[in-house]
Amino acid sequence: MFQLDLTSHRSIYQQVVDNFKELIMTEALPAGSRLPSVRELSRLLSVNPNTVQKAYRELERAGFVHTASGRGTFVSEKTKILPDPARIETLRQEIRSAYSALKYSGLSPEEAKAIVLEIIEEEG
Amino acid sequence: MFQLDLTSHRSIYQQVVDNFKELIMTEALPAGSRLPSVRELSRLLSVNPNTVQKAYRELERAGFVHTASGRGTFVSEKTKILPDPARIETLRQEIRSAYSALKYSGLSPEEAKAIVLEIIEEEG
Amino acid sequence: MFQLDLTSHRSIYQQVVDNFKELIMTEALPAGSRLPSVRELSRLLSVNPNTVQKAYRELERAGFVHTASGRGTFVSEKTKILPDPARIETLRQEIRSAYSALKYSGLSPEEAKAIVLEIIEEEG
Amino acid sequence: MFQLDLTSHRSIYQQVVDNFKELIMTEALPAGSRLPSVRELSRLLSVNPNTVQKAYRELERAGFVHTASGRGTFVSEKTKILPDPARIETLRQEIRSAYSALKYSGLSPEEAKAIVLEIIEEEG
DNA sequence: GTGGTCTAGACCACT
DNA sequence: GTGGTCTAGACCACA
Repeated sequence: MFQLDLTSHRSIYQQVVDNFKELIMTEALPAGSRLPSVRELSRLLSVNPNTVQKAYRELERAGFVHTASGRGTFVSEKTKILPDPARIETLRQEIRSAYSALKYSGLSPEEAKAIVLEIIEEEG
Repeated sequence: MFQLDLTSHRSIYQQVVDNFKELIMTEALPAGSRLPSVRELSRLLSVNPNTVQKAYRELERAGFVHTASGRGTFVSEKTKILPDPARIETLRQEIRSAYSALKYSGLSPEEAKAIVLEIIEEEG
Repeated sequence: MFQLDLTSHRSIYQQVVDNFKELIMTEALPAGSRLPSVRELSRLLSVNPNTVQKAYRELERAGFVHTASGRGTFVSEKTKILPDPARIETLRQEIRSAYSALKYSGLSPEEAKAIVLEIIEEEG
Repeated sequence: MFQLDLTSHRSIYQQVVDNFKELIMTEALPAGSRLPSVRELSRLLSVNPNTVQKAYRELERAGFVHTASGRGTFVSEKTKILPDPARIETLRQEIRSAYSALKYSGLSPEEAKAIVLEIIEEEG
């Protein structure tokens, strides 16, 4: 499915969340398709089922999937997501803050800009 | 001196570090000038002295300042400042993550891009 | 602080969430005030710290509180909450569905209405 | 017959139960009429036969239908239908919880009330 | 001290 | 089988 980087400082459940977001946004996992069960994925990744469940719960909160006890976890239709101004403002500030920190981490302003533009390119 | 955002999930010591980096890079604090003492700053910001201490250690480690026992902490010459790859990678991932979230907050990819580009414009 | 109903079918963490929502909405816990620490509350209620933390996480997600590692969990300003149309539509359908079920659970339509109106009265 | 919402967190068997209760109370299914067989309905709804079976058992327990082995499941006379206090309490709490959430979605109390009253109007 | 993450393993309702 | 909840207890970074 995907690989975890156990040496990373990013938490395991966050890596699982991000990997699935990527798979869903690229439609490698199309709407309606079923994610591996909590137990199945926990075996595949050799992590605790609770960790996988935490990731799935976060994905549901973010509107990427919906879960049904006894049936499984499924990719949601994209159409359900509507803009939430408060959430967007929070994200805007996070980016602004990180970008500001980047510019003053020993990089030239041009290098800082380049990093952000690169992210935009990659992510599309 | 500067403001902390106590509601942010960025740690306080990291905010202190980033603020000083910015002040030093912009030469608002020129080379050779003295930083507030740990006690003084901890009072000003209403945070634990340990937190300020940790920030100063990090600034010294990164080459922004040097401390002289009993006299204080001083801004180093610019030449010593080198980028910290780990810190930059962390910031890159924060931006990537927030940008990704932005695209899945109901915004079109174009709107998401526009928000980021706007930030770059404002911040310079 | 408040009592749990261990005989209830509502999960413990959900009860904790609802109790705090009530305390915050009535301003018994004003904006900026600190919630008990995870460990403290878990001792008070005789439940596992993880259960309390799950509740606190949910409260943060809903915008009622903000947490800061090493400092605590604090009641957020109300002003941060903006309407999210998708969320509201979901809730509207939940109520519609439950109300419909109520009307066909052996109650007269008048009794069903009375129950809902009573909830509105209680909750204000 | 009726539609299921597979993305809902309400369990499937409960949705089947509620739909039949509605059909029976409104006499869309008059007393004496025959419900689809378990197999037939499970095919129609694309759900597990066990799930339909459980719903039918619940309907019988609540007095809405009676089963005659080998012949099928039939709608009972209305007089047998009694309210189920536990089910009603569950629904009451669902409504209370959703209503409470509504008030903390950025709506004014008046707007929240208006939404609920509108549902009551529509549903009668 | 604080919250955050994780493991190990249990029990439950639902499919 | 599925997801959901909970306990017990560990380790971490941060204040």
